[in-house]
Amino acid sequence: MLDLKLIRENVDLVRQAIKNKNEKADIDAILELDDKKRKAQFEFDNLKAEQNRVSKEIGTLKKEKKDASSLLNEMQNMAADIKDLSTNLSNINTALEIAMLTIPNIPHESVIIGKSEDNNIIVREWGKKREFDFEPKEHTELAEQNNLLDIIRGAKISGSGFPVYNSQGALLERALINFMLDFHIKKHGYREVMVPLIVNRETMTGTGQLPKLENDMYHINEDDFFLIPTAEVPVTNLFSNEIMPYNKLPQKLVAYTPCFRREAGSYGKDTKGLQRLHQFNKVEMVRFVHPDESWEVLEEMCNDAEEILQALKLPYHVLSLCTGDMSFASAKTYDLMVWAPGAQKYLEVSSVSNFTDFQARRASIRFRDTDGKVRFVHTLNGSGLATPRTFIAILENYQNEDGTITVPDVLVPYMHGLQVISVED
RNA sequence: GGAGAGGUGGCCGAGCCGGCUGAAGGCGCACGCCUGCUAAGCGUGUGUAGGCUAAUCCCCUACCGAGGGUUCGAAUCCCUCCCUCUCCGCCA
Repeated sequence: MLDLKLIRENVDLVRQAIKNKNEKADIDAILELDDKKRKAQFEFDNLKAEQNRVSKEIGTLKKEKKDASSLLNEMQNMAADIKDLSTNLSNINTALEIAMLTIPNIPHESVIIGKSEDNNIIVREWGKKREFDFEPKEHTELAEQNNLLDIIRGAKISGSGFPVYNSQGALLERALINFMLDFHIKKHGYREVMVPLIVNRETMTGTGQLPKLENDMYHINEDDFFLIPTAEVPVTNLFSNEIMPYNKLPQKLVAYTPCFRREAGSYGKDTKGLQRLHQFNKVEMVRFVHPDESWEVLEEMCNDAEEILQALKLPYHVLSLCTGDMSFASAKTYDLMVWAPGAQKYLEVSSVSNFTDFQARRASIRFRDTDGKVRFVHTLNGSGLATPRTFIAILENYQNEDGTITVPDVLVPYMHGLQVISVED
C-alpha cells in the first residue's frame, strides 16, 4: 500500500509507476474517494463534537436533578444524523481501502523500464559453464536412472506438479534444505523460524498476494484459510500490527517451508520434471530494516543467496528485473538464474526484493525511531534458495558420463558422507 | 468436542450498578534536580491514527480483542465472531 499523501502529491509519478508495472489501477477514483472521505470525516467530527458537548451537559443537568427533556429530544435527531454520517463515512473508507490495495508499489529509480522479461538485464555472472566431453542429460533422465523422483506416483496421489522424492533423491532434497538453513544461520547471522503453512486472509493481504493473486492460491473454504505460496507471507506478517522498539531492528529471519502454488494460467510452460510445481520446498530469508538501510541490504541479501550457489559451485547470473516483470509489491528485484546444462538454459532459483514500506503499510509493521517517531519499517525477502531447480542444476552440472551424480563437496556431510549418487535397487 | 474464566496503554493492573476515564495506581522509559560514585529520592513527561496548525504546543474526532446493537451518551449493557487460559474428553 502506498501513502495516500504521496499519491495526492505525486499523482503523475504514481500513474507512471502503474503503467510501467503493467498494472491497472484507478487513481482518479482514489483521489475522488479521498476527497469525499475527508469531507465526510470533517462533517462527522464536527457533529460528533457537538454531540459530545451536549451529552456532557445532559449529564450535568441530570446530576443536578434538572430537566433535560428538551435537549434529549433535540439530541435524538442528532444521533440519527450522526449514524447516517458514520455509515456514509465507513462506506467511503471501505471503498477507499479496497481501491488502495490495487495500487502496486513504485519501482525504484534504478529499475529499467520494460514490458516483459525480455527487458531484464544481466547485472553479473558467476562461474564457468562446465565443458562436457559427452552429451549432458536432462534432470528427468538422470532422476529416472537413479530412482530419485517419482513424478508418476506423485501425480497419482495428488496431481501433476506434486513430485515424490525417492531414497537418495529425498536425501538430497533434505540435504539441500539443511545445508542452506545452516549456511544462512551460521555464516550470515539469520535467525531461524518455523512458521504455519496455512494463513488467514488478512495475512495474505498484508504481503500483497491478495487481492491480486487469489486465483494462484490454494484456498480452504471452510475457514477462509490459504496455503502459503512462500514463507515470505507468514514470516513478514510475524510483526504485523506491531511497533518495534528501535533496538529490535534490523531483524534477519530465515525459514524453510514447503510452498504451494496453483500456477493458474501457466499450463504447458516449463512443465518438465521439477521445473514448475504446485508444491515445492524453499528456504526464505526475510529482513525488517530501517528505511535508510534497505537499498544497501537488498544488495547484501542478493549476495547471501548467491553465496549458496557459489558454495555449490553452480554457474549463474543475476538479473535485475525490469518494471514490467517485477511483482506487484516490489520496488526492485534481482533474480538468480542458475545454469542447467542438460536443459541448456538458465533457471530461476531465487528472487530477492526490496518492498520498501509497501508491505509494512499493508500489514502495519512499524518501529520507533531514535527521535521517538513511529515509522514504517522496510521489508525485504529473498529465496535462499528454492530447492527444485537447485536440485535440477546439481543433477545436470554434476552428472558423470555413466549417469551417476557426484555430490557437491558442501553437501557430502549432509548426505551421510555419500559422495556419488548412483542407482539403488 | 464439553464445562468454566478472561481479553484494558510498553508491561502489570483498577474501572465494568453507563456520563467528569484516553483511561486510577504501580513498573518501565525519557528529561531535569539532588548526589563524591552507585542506589535511593524529588519533579515533569511518556499510546496510535485522522483533522486543525508554522508547530512534535493547544484544540477537535476515533480507538479499552473484532464487528454490530441499545442510548442524548458505552471500556462499562445486549448480540455475533475471534483469540488466550484452566479442567474434562480425544489424538499425532
